[in-house]
Amino acid sequence: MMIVGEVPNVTPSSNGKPPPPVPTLERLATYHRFLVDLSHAQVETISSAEVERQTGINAAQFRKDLSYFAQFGKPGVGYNVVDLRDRIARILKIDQDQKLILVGAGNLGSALVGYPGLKEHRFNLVAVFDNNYGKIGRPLWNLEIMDVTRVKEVNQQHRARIAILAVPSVSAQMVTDLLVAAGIRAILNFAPVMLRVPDTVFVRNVSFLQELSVLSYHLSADPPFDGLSILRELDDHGNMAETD
Amino acid sequence: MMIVGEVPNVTPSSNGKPPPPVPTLERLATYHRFLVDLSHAQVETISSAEVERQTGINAAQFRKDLSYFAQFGKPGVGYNVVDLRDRIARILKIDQDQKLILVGAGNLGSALVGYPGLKEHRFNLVAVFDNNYGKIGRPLWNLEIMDVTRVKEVNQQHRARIAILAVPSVSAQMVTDLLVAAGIRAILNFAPVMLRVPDTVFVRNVSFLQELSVLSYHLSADPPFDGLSILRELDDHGNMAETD
DNA sequence: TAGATTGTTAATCGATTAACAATC
DNA sequence: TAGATTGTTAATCGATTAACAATC
Repeated sequence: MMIVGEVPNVTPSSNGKPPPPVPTLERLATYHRFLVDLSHAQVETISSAEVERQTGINAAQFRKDLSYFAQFGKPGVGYNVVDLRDRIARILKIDQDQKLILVGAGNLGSALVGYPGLKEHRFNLVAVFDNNYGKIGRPLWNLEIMDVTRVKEVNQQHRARIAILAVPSVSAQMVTDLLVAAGIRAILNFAPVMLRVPDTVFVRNVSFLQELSVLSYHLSADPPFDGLSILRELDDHGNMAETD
Repeated sequence: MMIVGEVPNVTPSSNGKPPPPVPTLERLATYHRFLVDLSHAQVETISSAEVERQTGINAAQFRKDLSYFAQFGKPGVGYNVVDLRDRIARILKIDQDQKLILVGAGNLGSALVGYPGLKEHRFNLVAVFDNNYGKIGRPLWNLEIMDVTRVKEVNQQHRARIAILAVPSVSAQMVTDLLVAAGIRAILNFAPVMLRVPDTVFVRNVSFLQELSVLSYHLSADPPFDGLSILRELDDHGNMAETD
């Protein structure tokens, strides 16, 4: 029991609530997509149990994830699909246009920003940079590729806060420093290196090759039958356990 | 002390060791890349403490990750860089060519498989599929785009076990079923939907838009101070309740 | 040898899931 | 109202980190 006036040992964030875990934020994006689909299907209300049935995400998990932000549902009824969809969009700030810049106009970068889903989700590419003089001045989609050393200057107009970093590993840190100086606060990093950034800058790493390596490992994850596996199905009273 | 014949309550995998957690496998790919760099720099030996200093990954974490597989280091000395690099490559099966197929020859798919890092890491694209008759028969890189309904037939030659899935969400499950029937055992899924697959098939999801949404959330993760947060720490005996 | 560093066990931390009183 | 389902607390699970005996 906490004594009044005692300092709690769990440091609250400044709004008095613990910050949501990152896995919660990832799932929030999943819920949003799911709710968009439901709303298109004219579904009005959904319960956490039904979310579990349709997405595989545990019902308690779903409720707990939402509880980091507010109370969204009605006991005995469930959640209003359109309302929840829109409130999650507001939490993630995907209810408004978000400006993006791209650094690295190679194969990967060009394709990523050519993905039509971006515009559909209100992510708006406002500038593209590279350090290759062969590319600078050329068009990419409807934009002109600019010299990456000008990113600070150019972003003073746009004030984009999110950057997609699709440059080779060797230049990733150098470019990151330019991005930070240019006021970028969130970086989606496709280079397979750990970026050093100030605490105020948030980085998500996406490594294509890492993903493939993890998949590759699993290709022989089922070892040859050793003749003993039946024993593993016994519980600790020696009885047959549920096999699934 | 375990009694002989007693079944342990932690189910071992068939080789008697617990299977490595997925985060361990992800880090293994990171270690491999790091070790490749070290070996190019002619570094012969490295300690877990030095790994921590250079990558930010906790030294105990590094040692524990490796311990799922074997003993790689020498107490008092550290790890041989080249040896460890090669043994991790063998664990991840990235020491050998791995055949890949791609389904979905759109912007994203084409770019992904055009990424030169793939070949460098011995991932070898052997066939490309789409369901769009406008694309079937056309070339993508050095391959001809084939009808996705022929994937089983075609893969009987190649015997690829890994597929990259870059199709729209609506067709993702249908294509997945074809892939499973074609003997695919690992899928890198770029469609933002949960795929239903048998237990024997391993899926990794990469969602570009989810990553951007998580970044978007963090753009105002530091909320204004409301001057009341300390009050919310009072207990539940009629004293200050949570205000929201 | 003395010092350094591993491999592994135990402690900690944090996230997931179950349980249930509150309530629509 | 009775039944359903939430929001939240407590229990469980699993991953990370610290600690240290073993050992090069």
